[in-house]
Amino acid sequence: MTTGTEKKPSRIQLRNRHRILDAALNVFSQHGYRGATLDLVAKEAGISKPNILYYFSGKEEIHVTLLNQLMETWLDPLIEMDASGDPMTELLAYVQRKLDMARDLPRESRLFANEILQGAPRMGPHLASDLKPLFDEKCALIETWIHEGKLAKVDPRHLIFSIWSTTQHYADFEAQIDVLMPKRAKEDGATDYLNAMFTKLLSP
Amino acid sequence: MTTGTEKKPSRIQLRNRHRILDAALNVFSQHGYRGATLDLVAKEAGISKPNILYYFSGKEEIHVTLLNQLMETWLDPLIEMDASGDPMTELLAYVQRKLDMARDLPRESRLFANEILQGAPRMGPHLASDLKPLFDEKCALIETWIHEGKLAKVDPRHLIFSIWSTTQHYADFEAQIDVLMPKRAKEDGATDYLNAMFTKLLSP
DNA sequence: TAGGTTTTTTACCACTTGGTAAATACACGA
DNA sequence: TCGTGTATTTACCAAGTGGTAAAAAACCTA
Repeated sequence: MTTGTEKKPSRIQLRNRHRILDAALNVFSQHGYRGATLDLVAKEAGISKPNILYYFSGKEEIHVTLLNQLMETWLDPLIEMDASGDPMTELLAYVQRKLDMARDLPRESRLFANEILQGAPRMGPHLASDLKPLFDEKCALIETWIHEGKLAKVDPRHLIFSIWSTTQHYADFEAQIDVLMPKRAKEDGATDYLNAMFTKLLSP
Repeated sequence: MTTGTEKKPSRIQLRNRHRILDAALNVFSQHGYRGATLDLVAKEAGISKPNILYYFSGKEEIHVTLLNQLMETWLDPLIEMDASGDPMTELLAYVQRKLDMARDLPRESRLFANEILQGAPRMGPHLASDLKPLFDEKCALIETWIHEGKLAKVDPRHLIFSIWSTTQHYADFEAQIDVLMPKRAKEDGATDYLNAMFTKLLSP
């Protein structure tokens, strides 16, 4: 028995929902939930406000939809960290994936940052139900690697925090970095620096 | 010739301005500029909205006042990093000061994060005029230390970014950390971890 | 191309928001 | 305790906010 209540959406629906979510991502990631307005989303999407409310039941639903989509994308790089691989390689690859995400999906990173900054009012449950188990699992994995002498002794939890913070920083604090650093040095410099940093840190 | 245009503020003025700014810090740091409302500030401060506008000319002025105060506090730890001290000691002490600030002034950290996340619309000039020169000066200092063989070869700019991101993370992403980690392990664990991390990274 | 269906627009509405004017209450030195 | 400047409240407003109802337009298939 499939969940056949909804018929498949038309091409127009697909296109417009996509446009709206893309515009909403811009607005929500820049202003946070409270600071975002449907009028701003409407203008950015090139779709009238009532028309937006034809596709989504309200501001909240748009935000929640974005957050749900984000959660998958967000967990993915950590999920891929494989227990059967070489520990150092796996961890450095994880850092690289996170850094790639900060470069390719800065709006998503800021949307997440905004939500957490505001106390995770809408994503708290998701964090507890989805992220927490994954986090614990990967912490245990790293712990194992350490016990096997494959990695230096570090607290896996703080290790992961430092990976998150250093990589996401390039997306979330881009406005500050742009002031302090010529654009060119940004991209490559970060990769080399973080690679060296975590290699040193994790070498047993 | 002193700037004698303003007479010294009364006790009531001092007290109320302080109350308002404290409440505003709560509200702005949680919701960002657009998401914050004077009504929220008023309720939190226990002062009516028109009365708040008796002390400040408007929402913008309150926010700017907070940002200006913040800038001093924010630059301070970096200013204190002394060229005449031992490089490793100085840098680790800097990390510690930043970590202390994340613990003691999480609202300020979030206010700053919010402003940068939104593209630094109000603090951009401040960053360029105040932070940038200080940043360049300290980068040069670290460069010197490296050339003297006192520190490992790292890009000073990315080093500072990684210090900022790892320390501020504990304030800005507190909501996430609270989900992932029992409160107890948070405080001490971070200090030990970051100390070990930057010691390894910077040892020549 | 006629018909119903989907999509979009127009015209609203109640509530919130930043801000103001003026009247009122308060503090405090002479 | 009186008067004067200070502080606070009351009563507003215009603009912006999330959201709705219903008509109009565009779309699509028979």
